[in-house]
Amino acid sequence: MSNVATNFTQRTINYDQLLGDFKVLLKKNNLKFTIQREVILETLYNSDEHLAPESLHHLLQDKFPELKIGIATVYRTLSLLEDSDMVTSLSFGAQGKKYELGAKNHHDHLICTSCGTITEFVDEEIEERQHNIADELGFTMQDHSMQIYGICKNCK
Amino acid sequence: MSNVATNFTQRTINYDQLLGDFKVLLKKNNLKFTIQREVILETLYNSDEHLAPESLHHLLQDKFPELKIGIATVYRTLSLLEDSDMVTSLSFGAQGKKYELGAKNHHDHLICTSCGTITEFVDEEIEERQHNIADELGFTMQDHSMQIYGICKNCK
DNA sequence: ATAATAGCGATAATAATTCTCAAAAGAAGA
DNA sequence: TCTTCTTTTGAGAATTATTATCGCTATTAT
Ligand SMILES: [Mn+2]
Ligand SMILES: [Mn+2]
Ligand SMILES: [Zn+2]
Ligand SMILES: [Zn+2]
Repeated sequence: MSNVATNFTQRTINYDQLLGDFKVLLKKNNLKFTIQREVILETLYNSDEHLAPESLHHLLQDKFPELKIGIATVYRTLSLLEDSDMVTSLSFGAQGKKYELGAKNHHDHLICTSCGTITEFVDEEIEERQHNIADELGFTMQDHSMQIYGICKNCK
Repeated sequence: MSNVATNFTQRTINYDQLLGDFKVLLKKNNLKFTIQREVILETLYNSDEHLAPESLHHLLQDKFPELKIGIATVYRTLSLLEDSDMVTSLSFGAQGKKYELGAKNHHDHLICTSCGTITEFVDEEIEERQHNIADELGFTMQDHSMQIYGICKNCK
C-alpha cells in the first residue's frame, strides 16, 4: 500500500459555494461583480488544466465570443484571484507560468519533460517534513511548492 | 540532532577543476574558450548569491569594465552553462528567474517573502521520498525542485 | 602566420506583462 | 426606474525580459 495519493482534479467545493465566496470577497473590498470576472472564475472551475494566461484567454474567446474579453482583463483577474488566494500560480521550468484554481486540496506536481503531461500528487510524509524543516530553521512557513521533472510512463 | 543540513555555499570542486571541466566541454562541442566565458564562470564561482542575468551583468561590468560584456553574451553563456548542467536556474515566485553554479551539492531553498533572503538546505528524508514517489508513479525522475516560502527569523 | 569558423557587442525583434485612458457597466440610493 | 458615483473594461501603448540578426573580431588548427 502506497502513501502517494494522486488525482486531485476534483474540487473541494461546488461552484455555487465558490461563486458565493467570490462575491463576498469582492464586496468586502468594494470591487464590482462583473460578467468578466464571473466567466473567468467559471472557466477556471470547469477546467482540469493548469492554464497559462494566454490559453485561458483563448478558452474565453471560444466559449464567450460575445464578451470580447481582453487579455488585460485576464491578467488583472488572475492577479486578483491569486492575491485573494483563490488561484495558485505555478512556474514549470520551460513551460512558463500557469494558474490553477485553489479550490482543490494542496498538491505537488510531476511534469513530463517529454510530453508536458502534469500529474498531481500529495505525500503526507513530505508535507510533514516541510513543516519540520521550516520550524527547525526558525521560519514561519506560508507556502511551499515542489516539482518533480522526468519522463512519464507513456513516453518511455 | 536534526537531520536538516544547511549552508551549501561551499563549492564541491575548486575553480581550476571547474575551469578544466569547462574547457573540456567546450572542446568536445567545438566551442571556443573566450575571455567572456571565462569571467562569467569565475564570477559565478565567486558569488554566493543566486543571480538574475541582469545582476550578473552588473557584476561583470563592475569587475571587468574593459571587456564591455554585452547582456546578450550573459544570456547566451548562462544558457550554455545550463544546457551543460554546470548551472541551475531557479524560479522564485515574484523574484523571477535566477541562476546558481551547479558546483554545489544538490539542495532546496527557503525563501523569505519579506526580505528575500534565501536559505539553502537539504533533507535526506525528502530526497528519498521524491525518488519513491517517481518510481511508484512509473516516472523516470530527471530532476526535482522544492521551495518553502515564509518569514525568516530576522523578519519576525 | 593564415585560414576557417565561432563568438562578440550593438541593437532590432519578439514575447510576456503592465499601464493608460476614454467609454461602459455596476452599485447604491432617491 | 432614474441618477449619480465609482469601478472596470478593451484597445492599444509602454515596459520588461529574452532572443535573433549581423558585421566585425577573436580563437583555433594547421
Ligand atoms: Mn495542480
Ligand atoms: Mn541554492
Ligand atoms: Zn510524457
Ligand atoms: Zn526575512
